[in-house]
Amino acid sequence: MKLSDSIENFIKTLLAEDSPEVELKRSELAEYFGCAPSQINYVLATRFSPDQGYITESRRGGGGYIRIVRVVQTGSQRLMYLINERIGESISEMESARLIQQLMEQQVVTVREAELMRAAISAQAMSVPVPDAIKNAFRARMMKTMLLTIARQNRGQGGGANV
Amino acid sequence: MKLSDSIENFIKTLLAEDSPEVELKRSELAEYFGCAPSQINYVLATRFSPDQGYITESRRGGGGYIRIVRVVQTGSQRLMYLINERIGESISEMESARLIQQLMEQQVVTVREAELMRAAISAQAMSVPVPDAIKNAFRARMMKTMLLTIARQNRGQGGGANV
DNA sequence: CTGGATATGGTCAAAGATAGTCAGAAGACC
DNA sequence: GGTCTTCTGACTATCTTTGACCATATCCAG
Repeated sequence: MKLSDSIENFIKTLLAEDSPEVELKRSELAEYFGCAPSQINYVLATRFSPDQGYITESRRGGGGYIRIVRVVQTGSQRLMYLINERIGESISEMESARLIQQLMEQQVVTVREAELMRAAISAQAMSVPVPDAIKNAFRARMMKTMLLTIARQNRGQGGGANV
Repeated sequence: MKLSDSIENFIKTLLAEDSPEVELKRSELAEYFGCAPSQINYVLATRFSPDQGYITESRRGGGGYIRIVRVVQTGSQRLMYLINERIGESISEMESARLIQQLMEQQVVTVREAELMRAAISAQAMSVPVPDAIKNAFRARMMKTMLLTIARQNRGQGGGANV
């Protein structure tokens, strides 16, 4: 089997047994698989992206780590639809706002949370001199990451949202 | 491997038990943790700065000491300070995360709101090929816009958080 | 008093420890 | 052979730890 697949499986096994999240050291994992450390980043980018329902965080320096959080269980159609189809690689402010409005109406997010999301992707927040195309790419990624975060929170508390 | 975290926890435990303030000796603490005394300054600078809601005082010479005090501030004061003075034109992910963490600890925002903001300014959300300097400019504007939204919400309803 | 000795804490730059990025090499698959 | 995926290595960015040198109190001998 290919290296990337092995690493992917290894991490997914950890995620299955332990909890919905694992923390590991890039350098150790790379050594374990006898590959370049950057290989790990490749695996994270291609197998554990938001599009696939994962959130990753990391820290450099002494005591650094990589944390991977699984958010969707295979089958959360609605969330994946939003993330992959509705949002995709690029989304405008208007379109984002409509989506956020819907989430609020469906009580997936509170009014305050909706306002916060709107603020984050607003033109005002993004009034930095870069092309609109780039801004829309930013919006898309931000929306996806925020959605996954909400979904992650909902899980576990049974807190009234059906993403 | 994470000496700084240990020292941070140690001090926070003291702060939790005793009072909103502790006094300690830099040299003793350093000896206790078997590290260089200047390590303590690093911890103070990165974990007990005004950003995190602490102020520190100290005195040199015989009978010298370091005192750490947890600051109490209303939510709106804090928000205004962050928006008008602290954030500025550019801010890193880690700095932002610390500010958000503090707002959560002071219950100015809920856990979900904090996670949402963290998600919005995370490296993953901003993994678009533009220079870091631009990303940090984005972060600053996004943070200010989001915090302003929170401030507005608080003013309107006085609800949910510590205004 | 006064000035040096002693006792602390502060600063900063450099070294150490991790992780990230990206261009191009190497493979795999039509 | 062409193209897409995988893999690597050199370079970069970020976080931590230390050590040499600096600053400021307190104490004490004279």
